[in-house]
Amino acid sequence: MGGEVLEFAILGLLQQSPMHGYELRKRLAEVLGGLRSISYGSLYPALKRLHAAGLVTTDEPDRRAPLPADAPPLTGRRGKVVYTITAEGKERFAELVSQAGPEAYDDGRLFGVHLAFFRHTAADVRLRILEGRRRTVERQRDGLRSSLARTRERLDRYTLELQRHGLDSVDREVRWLSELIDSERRQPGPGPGERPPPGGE
Amino acid sequence: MGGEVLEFAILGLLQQSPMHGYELRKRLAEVLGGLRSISYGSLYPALKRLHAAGLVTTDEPDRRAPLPADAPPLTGRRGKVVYTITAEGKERFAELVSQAGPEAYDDGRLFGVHLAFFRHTAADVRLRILEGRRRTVERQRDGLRSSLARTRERLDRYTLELQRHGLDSVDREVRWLSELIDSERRQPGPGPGERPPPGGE
DNA sequence: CGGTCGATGTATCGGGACGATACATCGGGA
DNA sequence: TCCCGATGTATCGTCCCGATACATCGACCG
Repeated sequence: MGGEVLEFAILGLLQQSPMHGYELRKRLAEVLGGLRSISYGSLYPALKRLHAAGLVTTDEPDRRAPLPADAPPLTGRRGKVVYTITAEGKERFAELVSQAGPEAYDDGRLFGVHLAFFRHTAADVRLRILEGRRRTVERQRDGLRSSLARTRERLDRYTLELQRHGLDSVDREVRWLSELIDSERRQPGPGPGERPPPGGE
Repeated sequence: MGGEVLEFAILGLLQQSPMHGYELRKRLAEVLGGLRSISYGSLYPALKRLHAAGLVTTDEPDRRAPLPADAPPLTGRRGKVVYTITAEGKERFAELVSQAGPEAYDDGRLFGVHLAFFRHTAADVRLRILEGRRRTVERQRDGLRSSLARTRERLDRYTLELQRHGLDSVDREVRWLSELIDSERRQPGPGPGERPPPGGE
């Protein structure tokens, strides 16, 4: 069940408007946090899975023409394919967006997608996800801290620096989450269905 | 050519002393930065590749010999496989450790392994890797920054926060690298061959 | 003495991700 | 006109990971 991250993100983007793969990929890069852009080798298979599962449809009905063995150069038209979310897709997305347990925040990438689509998430679920994520990351930080304490004598300065930097990053993440939580408590964002994106498309 | 990270790290650890897989995995987790522990589903295939390439050997030559019941089954030894680096393995490791170009620092994971084995790296190569890494990360930061500036109006507060946090992390990494560089320039660590690990086993 | 529990330990499998690569169209500037 | 860079779809080989299975061992407990 590993590969839900990409599917989730795709459904979220298609929720906003139909798109073709190329644009999907660019938007994905924004949504997934700026670094880590998704490769086409992941994207197209994911779209294929979603299509097979009936969660998205494409225009372009019959591209798989039965080409003969000694076919002509096949310089046939390879057109744009626009993907649109289906009713089942929206259903599935609503289901994913309403998850508030560990499956929503234990995996950092999955948490990132949840965060990216918080606009579609109920305010109380948002808070539970943020707090759950903070607990998870705090546990990571503690593990890292004690591991660093244990190995402090055994490792050379460079490895130690690497660990220290990692610990610092995790620590910063906890603080970042705390700020998000505070801000969310002070003034919850608009709930699902109350407001589309600020500027519009 | 993707999977050199793991091979590199394994060779580096086996350089210090022979080990079996289980311990290799624990050490790998330290070396790879604390988070991101390597799974056995990656480790054993990697060891198999290294073995096939002649870079490591195993004791335990014929484990698949049908033990007769009368043979006293050397208690405690049954099943463990100790991996030892070969001469070719050491050669390959020396080759990897002396790389100072983009292949050493463009990929963050590969850079991490280089850093973890800086003990075996010449002082000038160390500096070049650190500076190269800093340039790479600075470029990432700038890309992220301008992307954030471009999308500031279009995205909702949560996605923006995610991007801001990511940018902050990258920015911190640049500063961390700068500190490493300064420290390295002030007082270079011992060069290769000058010093084994500080505490020993 | 037996039981079982957690640490140690080796190994594989299915499925997903990724980098590389190929193929294809199109607007615009030299 | 011609090529170049952006847009665009798609696959292949290789690797990685989570899950799983299996096995041995020392220790603690009844």
